[in-house]
Amino acid sequence: MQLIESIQSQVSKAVEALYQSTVPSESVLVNTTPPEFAGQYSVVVFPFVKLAGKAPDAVANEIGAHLLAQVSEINAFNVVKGFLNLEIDSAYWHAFLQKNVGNAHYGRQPNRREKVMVEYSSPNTNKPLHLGHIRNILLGWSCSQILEAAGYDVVKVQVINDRGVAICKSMLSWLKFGNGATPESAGIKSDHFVGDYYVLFEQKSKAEYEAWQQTAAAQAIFAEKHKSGQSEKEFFKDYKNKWFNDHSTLGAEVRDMLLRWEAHDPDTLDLWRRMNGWVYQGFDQTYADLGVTFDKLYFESDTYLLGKDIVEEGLAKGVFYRQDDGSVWVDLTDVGQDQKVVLRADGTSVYITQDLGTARMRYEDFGAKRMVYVVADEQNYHFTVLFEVLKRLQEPYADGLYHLAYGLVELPTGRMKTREGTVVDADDLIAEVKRIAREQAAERGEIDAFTPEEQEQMLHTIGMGALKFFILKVHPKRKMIFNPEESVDLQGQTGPYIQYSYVRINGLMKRVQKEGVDLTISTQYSDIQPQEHELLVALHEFPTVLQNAAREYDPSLIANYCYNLAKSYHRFWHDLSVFNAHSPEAKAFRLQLSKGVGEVLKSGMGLLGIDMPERM
RNA sequence: GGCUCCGUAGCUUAAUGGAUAGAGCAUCUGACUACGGAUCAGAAGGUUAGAGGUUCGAGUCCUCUCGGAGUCACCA
Repeated sequence: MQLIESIQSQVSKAVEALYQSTVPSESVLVNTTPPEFAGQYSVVVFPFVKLAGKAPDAVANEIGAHLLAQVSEINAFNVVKGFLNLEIDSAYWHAFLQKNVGNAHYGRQPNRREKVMVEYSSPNTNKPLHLGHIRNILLGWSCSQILEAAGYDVVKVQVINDRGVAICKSMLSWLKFGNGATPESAGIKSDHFVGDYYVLFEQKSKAEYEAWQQTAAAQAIFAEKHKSGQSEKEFFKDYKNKWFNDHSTLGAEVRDMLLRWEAHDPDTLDLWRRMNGWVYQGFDQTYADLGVTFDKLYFESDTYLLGKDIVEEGLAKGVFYRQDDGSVWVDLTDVGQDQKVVLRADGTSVYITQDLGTARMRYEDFGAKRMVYVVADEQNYHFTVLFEVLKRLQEPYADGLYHLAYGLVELPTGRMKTREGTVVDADDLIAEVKRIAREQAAERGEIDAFTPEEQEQMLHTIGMGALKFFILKVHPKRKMIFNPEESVDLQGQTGPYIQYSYVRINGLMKRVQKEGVDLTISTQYSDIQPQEHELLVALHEFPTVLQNAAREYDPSLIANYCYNLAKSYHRFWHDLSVFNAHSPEAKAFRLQLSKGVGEVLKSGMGLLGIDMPERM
């Protein structure tokens, strides 16, 4: 993108020479020219109009003349309504292709010897992964890839919430109702097996609660405590947690199990390891299907007691204060937040205590001064507080913390709810997109030429391409409406649309190889068509898009870029002949251009975790 | 109620303060005896929730109103 920089710098010099005013070159706005005008890049000259004291068109013409004289790559310019459109010499584009086609690192930044940690996924171990996790996982993976391409050393970590009441519910349920069954004996994927016992627990608990509501004791509580006008049903809905803690037999058993776990009771720990082992086995399968990996796992069972030393430090530094009952607090009212507990009166940790401790531990483990937490936006408040506290504690990494908050995934019918059975299971969804891919490939009759292994591979690539692109094309912050039918569309603005453009290019390249076409004569081709310019400008822009995506932590920028590039390519393909081009030079040029497009598409989609098929 | 985020075509969405708000789906109409039709072209569909303001220029920034979501636990 040195061309853009030299344009900016020359505009700055022109303004200085012509109007005796200083304009920093990086503030000069250079846009791509819309297709209806001649030229590839446009300079916005409105900001200089006042400095010049002339009409916009006059300013544009003066600056244009200066650029034409000073920037050798500029061939011609025109002025439309105060916009200065620049036409770039074909020699520049030939050199650009010559230099970058075939360069696998095109667009990527050199290593900057700086670590970034990206935390994503963070599942609980009591049930299988669902659609919400998929968005989290895809964002986390893609961000990691983007940051790596931007030159960082990325450490991908996962925090596994492997302890607490939830997993105890699954454990207790299995003990009481499982009769020693295993995922193998039941023939169920092992994380689903554990999840089924969690659901069973909730069912049993609900039945117990409903029976209890009929007892004299329950009726007495209702009579005594209900608010005026509150129905029995409403009252008991609100009372559920209290009941579970004070009256439920199952509740008492679960708490008892959690206490035994904390006391390191061997039988309990054995059961816990066994059931978590089943869950991890299932998770591994889902992660493999999604094509993601982690460099380091942190288990909550190892970290849940951390952070108390930091609380002591914070007390000494005056960042925290202790109340009469012994609990420790931080006062954030001066930054518009509340007062928050960081340690209970009995000296035990709360959520944020753990996160303080884990943050420091991870810094000590890897020395990353930047950490990205991929967590749903319902936890915005928690991270605001966490980051503010770490800043006040003057932790060395405090300025590099970023919460990549993404909107919840909702169905057209509303939010997913476990108890209403509307949760979209991750494995089911993956199977479904592959099924649709098979169905559509079969309709075209194109699947028969492949071996079963090739079919499996290809349908996985296409199905996952559709699913991943569908999720990643939306800006992370945006709440996403997930329509299962549209998510498996393979036409239009989709992953397979982009994959198809790659397959077309791949077909060309095979023929190039077979026929031994010489691509080096393309420098004689000077009559570059609009469809070709569109592709050149897009390829030229890739490094900037990548940098922006890394800076914004935003994979959707890459997704939309890839879509636009593929769209331009399909149009190019339709309008112009490649192999039957009117001259050998045009043919060589178009093949080289196609090759470059294919490489950038593969590279860009790779940043989203999407593979490109050779055929489809 | 406080804080945060969001509101763009029937639906899903794009647009570092810059040209006539750009796509896809759905609807309608077309296009291969040429490199793969999972493609391409066209039609129709918009007061960017509303009202003010800043600016040469606002979907974008500021203020207010309306509508929606999240959060405001000694749960994680």
